Amino acid sequence: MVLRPDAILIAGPTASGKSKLAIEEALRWGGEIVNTDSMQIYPVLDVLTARPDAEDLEKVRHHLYGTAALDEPYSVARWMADAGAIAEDIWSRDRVPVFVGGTGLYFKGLENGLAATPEIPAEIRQLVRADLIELGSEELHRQLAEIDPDGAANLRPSDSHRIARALEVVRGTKQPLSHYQNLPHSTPILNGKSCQKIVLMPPRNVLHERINMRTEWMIDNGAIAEVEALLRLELPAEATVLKAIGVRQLGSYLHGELSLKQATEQVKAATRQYAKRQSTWFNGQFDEKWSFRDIV
RNA sequence: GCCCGGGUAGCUCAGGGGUAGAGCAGCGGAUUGAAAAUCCGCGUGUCGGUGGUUCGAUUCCGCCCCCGGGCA
Repeated sequence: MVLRPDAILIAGPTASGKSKLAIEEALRWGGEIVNTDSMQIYPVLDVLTARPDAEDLEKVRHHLYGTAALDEPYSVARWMADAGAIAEDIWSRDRVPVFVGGTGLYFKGLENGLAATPEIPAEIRQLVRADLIELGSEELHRQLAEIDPDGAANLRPSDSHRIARALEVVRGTKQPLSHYQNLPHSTPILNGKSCQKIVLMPPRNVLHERINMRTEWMIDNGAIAEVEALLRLELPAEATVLKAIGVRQLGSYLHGELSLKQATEQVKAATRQYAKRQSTWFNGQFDEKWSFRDIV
């Protein structure tokens, strides 16, 4: 007799078959699916981000798919707030949240909580990012070294995103980022809960084949129109949704800079590279409580 | 059949008498509020085949095979 877990976590690289397993587990335990993916949180790119289709949505209740605003900065912190509230609601109805997705950082927040860093004023964030574009990461690294030498020493001058983050924290709070990271974390959503944790890790060659086929399928089933619609919105350049794999490549196709064949191959390659980074995260960051499955 | 051009890494190609290199792909790694982001590391090779010249041939020469293009 297997006891019902309080929560189920399903991770894995893109195209590893997570969604299918999630629906099976949700149906088995009376569960509801909670998106744990940083791109499926946005609307518009339903096909390109491999969101669950209408058939899936009918079988099981899904949360946090396509719910974020396209032009508002989303983040791990916001996801944790959203996912935490949804999990509480699911538990209050005596059901089981099934967290499914490919964003390692979100799983990390889910399991371990997050450093209690104060909210950084939007103006400071914007300024730092504008500086990054104008001055480059090496100059920001120099600026960081003056006010947060330890933080700068731990970052390469080329690591633009982390430098920007470290700078905005020390400018916005007068404390280095490490100060907050050394403080106790927020209470994890899953604190004290029994969890079943599964990582799907198909062999790399199988995964690549699935990625290639799925990319073709996406392009034959509306991905181009989605990108066209997204670009027509003329979002600010820093909007995160524009970073979704396929937007840049299919945008180049739409602008006549790439043939469809070239764009398709580039989307496939970018997706394979992403799957590799995800695999590295799961292999390196997940502990022994996760059950790795190499067969789907 | 003849005449050119070409056969070098998975792909596109550079090189050149002392066993080879670039981009892309690929492989490995990091990851604390943009994370599908950002960053770091690694050439993985019968240089088409076979004879010859040479101390030494992927490089020069002969023959053969294959792929383009041209002339018939």
